Amino acid sequence: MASERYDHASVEKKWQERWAKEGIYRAQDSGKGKVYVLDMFPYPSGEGLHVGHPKGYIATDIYSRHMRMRGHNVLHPMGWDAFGLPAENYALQNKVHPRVAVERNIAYFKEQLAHIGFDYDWSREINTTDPAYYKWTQWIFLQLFKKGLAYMSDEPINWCPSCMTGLANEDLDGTACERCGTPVEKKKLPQWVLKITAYADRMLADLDALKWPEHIKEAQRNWIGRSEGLTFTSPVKDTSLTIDTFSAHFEAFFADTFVVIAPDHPLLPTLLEGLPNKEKILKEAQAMTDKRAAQGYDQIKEPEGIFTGRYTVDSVGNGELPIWIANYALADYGTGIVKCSAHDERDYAFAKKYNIPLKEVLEPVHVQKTGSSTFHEGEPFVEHHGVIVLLKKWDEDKYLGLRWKDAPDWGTLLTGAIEKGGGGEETARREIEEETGYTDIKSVRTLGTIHGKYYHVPKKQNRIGHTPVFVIELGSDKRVPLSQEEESKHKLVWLTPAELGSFLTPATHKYALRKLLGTAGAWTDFSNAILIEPAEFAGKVARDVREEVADYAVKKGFAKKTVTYKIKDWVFSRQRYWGEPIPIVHCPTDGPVAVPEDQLPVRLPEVEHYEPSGTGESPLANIAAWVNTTCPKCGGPAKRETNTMPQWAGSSWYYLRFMDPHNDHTLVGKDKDKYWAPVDVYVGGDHAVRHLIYARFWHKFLYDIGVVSTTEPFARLEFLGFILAEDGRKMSKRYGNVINPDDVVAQYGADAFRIYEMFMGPFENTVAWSTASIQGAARFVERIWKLAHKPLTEDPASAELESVLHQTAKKVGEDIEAFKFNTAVSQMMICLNAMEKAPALRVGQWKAFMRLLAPFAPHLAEELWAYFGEPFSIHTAAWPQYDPAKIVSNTVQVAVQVNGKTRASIELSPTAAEEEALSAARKAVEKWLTGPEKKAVYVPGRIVSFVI
RNA sequence: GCCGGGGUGGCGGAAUUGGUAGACGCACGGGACUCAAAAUCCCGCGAUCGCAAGGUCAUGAGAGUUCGAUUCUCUCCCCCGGCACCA
Repeated sequence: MASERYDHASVEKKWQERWAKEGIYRAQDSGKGKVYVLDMFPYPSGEGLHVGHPKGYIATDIYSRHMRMRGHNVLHPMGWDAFGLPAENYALQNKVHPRVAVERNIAYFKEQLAHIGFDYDWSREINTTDPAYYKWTQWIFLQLFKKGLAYMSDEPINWCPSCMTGLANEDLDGTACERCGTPVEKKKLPQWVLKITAYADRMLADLDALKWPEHIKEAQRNWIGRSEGLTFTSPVKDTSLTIDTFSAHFEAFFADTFVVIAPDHPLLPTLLEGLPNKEKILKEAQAMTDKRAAQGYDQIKEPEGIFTGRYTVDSVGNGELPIWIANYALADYGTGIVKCSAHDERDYAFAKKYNIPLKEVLEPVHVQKTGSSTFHEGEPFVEHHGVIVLLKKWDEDKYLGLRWKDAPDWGTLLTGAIEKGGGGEETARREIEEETGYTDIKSVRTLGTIHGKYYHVPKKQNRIGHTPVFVIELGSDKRVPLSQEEESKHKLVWLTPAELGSFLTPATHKYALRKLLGTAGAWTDFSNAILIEPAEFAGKVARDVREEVADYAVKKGFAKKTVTYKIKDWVFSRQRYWGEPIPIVHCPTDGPVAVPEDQLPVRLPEVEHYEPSGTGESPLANIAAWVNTTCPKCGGPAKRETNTMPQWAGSSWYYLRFMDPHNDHTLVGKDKDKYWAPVDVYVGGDHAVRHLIYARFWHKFLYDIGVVSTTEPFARLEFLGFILAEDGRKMSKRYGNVINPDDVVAQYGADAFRIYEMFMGPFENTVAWSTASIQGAARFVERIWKLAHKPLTEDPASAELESVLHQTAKKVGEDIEAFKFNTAVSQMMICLNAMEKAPALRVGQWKAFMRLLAPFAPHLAEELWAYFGEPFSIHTAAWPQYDPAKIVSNTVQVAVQVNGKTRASIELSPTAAEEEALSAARKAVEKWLTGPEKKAVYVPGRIVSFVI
């Protein structure tokens, strides 16, 4: 055994066989301290594993081994997610039956996994394509059907012409099929749809308590896309119809001047009924829909519209509003019809293009964010009333600017404070005469009121200014002389609007100019806007009175409070062969009828051709013997549902089956669920939305019907970063840059491979594979092997080495629990360095180190454990306890700073008294203490800081 | 555009949550062993000035708080991820 080098191949084989034979990783269904550790189970593709796949499995392996050593009853299972398109496509390409292909692929995957030395409990292995498994997938579908949560729909669905199947919204990448990149089409097909929207609120609310990465929770919140608002109902003039419009920015509803409807809205033909040009409009609307589908919603830049000829009588009292068809309106969001106003960018642009009149009910509040007048955060605001004057020169398109003499970079318009009881126009006229001397006023008009938040430098206060804007034109240069004081304050300059644009400093003045030029656009910032209608809320910030406005609208009978979601019900039918048959029979008299539960599973029949038909019919439709059946209700002739379930069905509940994989009576026994649920740690990448949202949906449903006892399936989720190929690209057969773990294990050994993958960087980071860097892990393994064969001692331990070991025991344990494997490995390397350098190494210290190493390098640790005469197996041995007292050493290096700069380092006891520390520190930095000492800070064990 | 996460040597990355920035590893340079190479071991390794002792500058940029900032606050720039004419 005491060979020179570590012969990893034979050591690994030996222990892998022994572990399997003795079944040391088998989970018991009872006992204290259960821990359920789960990987996202793989899709057994024909290409086998590359080195990126096992990263998550190594992490759960280390975590579960560590928990087992801490005395927990650990469940760490593995299985296969083998239904779905990739398996079917692979089978089609290689001219084998998908079942055969899947079996072959699983065997290869399993062999590859075995080489890495995982602690899976293979007695619980499951496979989603096994009839004994999919029986329960079908059973769940039947329960959904019985509760009305699985229903048939005729709504057009996303159809991928390349994959020849319908897809759910979640299966899209923008407007293309996520799998093959082909743009999807809208296709009308009768579909099974699952009512995931019924669970949207609960899925949203329960996210908060989950120990999941923030970006995944956020992705789910975005996907659910909950939006609260009001729905207004108004009659359509000259018809018996009413329309509903949804608005989330309803505070400004008195500004609504027109209505838009989506070009593909189902109500459109009815709406146009009786109009002479109905057909023409419908044709144009269809063209708009087609154009939008061709280029994708996100490519629409230019608003386009068609007037329908209809008007709605606004329930709020805004009069008769014209109804337009607009290319930016979406039929499947909200009600598909929107009331529009000047306070929305798209609506504004649309109205401008088609000369639809607009009305404003929000006055902008400009917040000064640059320069010396930037408002001071947290300080109160003082109300200030004034005027802004755009003074137009006689005979010329130039306006008056003021350049301030005591602030040369400060350019403004003419302004003035409104004195008590004074009016705006009166103030404006007075200011013109006082500040400029001009007296010949030809005309006065107003551009409305604007508001500003800024810091008033002379008075040293935050202000919120309320200022009507006047445009005043002079008739001539008639002037009275200015006072000395006014003359000295600022210089008058006449500027063209373009010049004024760069001349003006305050945000409010710039906006006044844009108002004058008509380039101000829509004001859409409701948090910085003063409402002027309804009168009850005049003068209030729109966002601040949102709830009150909603209550007001409801009370007045204008609207109902409603909630809409971006998430759509889950399109659940696939027109492909390789999936779970949907357990439904279609009867001409009874409609869709559930297959009785005792007839489950509905087995996937053998077919000669399982190629997709492309007609929207599943390949199963051609098997008359299978399709034709009798109705379970009336006994008459009926046909089986021929669509299959999507790939995501089997994976939406598999974690439950691992708890009780062989149960024939129920999908999971109540006692088993009670004991094992929930999954304590779930590890995987990708699938931020789809799998994780589908599984949460099904789980909540199963909770509601009493099958499971928890409301969430995965208490904690650790998201892994991928491993890229050495060239920085994705690892793919296409690029020829795939690295097979078998080769790595053969060359460096499984343990070096495992350690390297964990040491590459933080678990959640995506890092490129480096053949050079794996050498470091291999050297680490070799050095441990070497040190094990050096003489050990029974002598008393050196305090220093003892401290490092206890630190290592603490850090490795804590880091494993926190999924910080990279720093755990680093600490073991520090420990090995210390052991190599130590004058003597005790047997007990070495054995403790072996146990810390065991989760990372299970083969090496097991071999050396046996070498030191310990009983099989190290993986069931107890995790080393650390002694906090031993971690603290007698002396520490304390830095000494003078005026914030580190000047020396002194050795002190971590508990040294302040006086002692200060005098030692003073001595060490004597030459820097060149002035009287103003202050001295002492943080025991860390730092001494002097200020002179 | 909105939201989430980031920006530290040649590279992957540490930093006890405000206390000596660069742990650990890779790469690189020098040395030992060797006939030689590999492997192994020892030393060095942010920039800059200096023979050295030592100094100065450095965690995307700029400000602020503090005795002290990679860490906290604000503004800006850049990268990654999610959502997106979503009313």
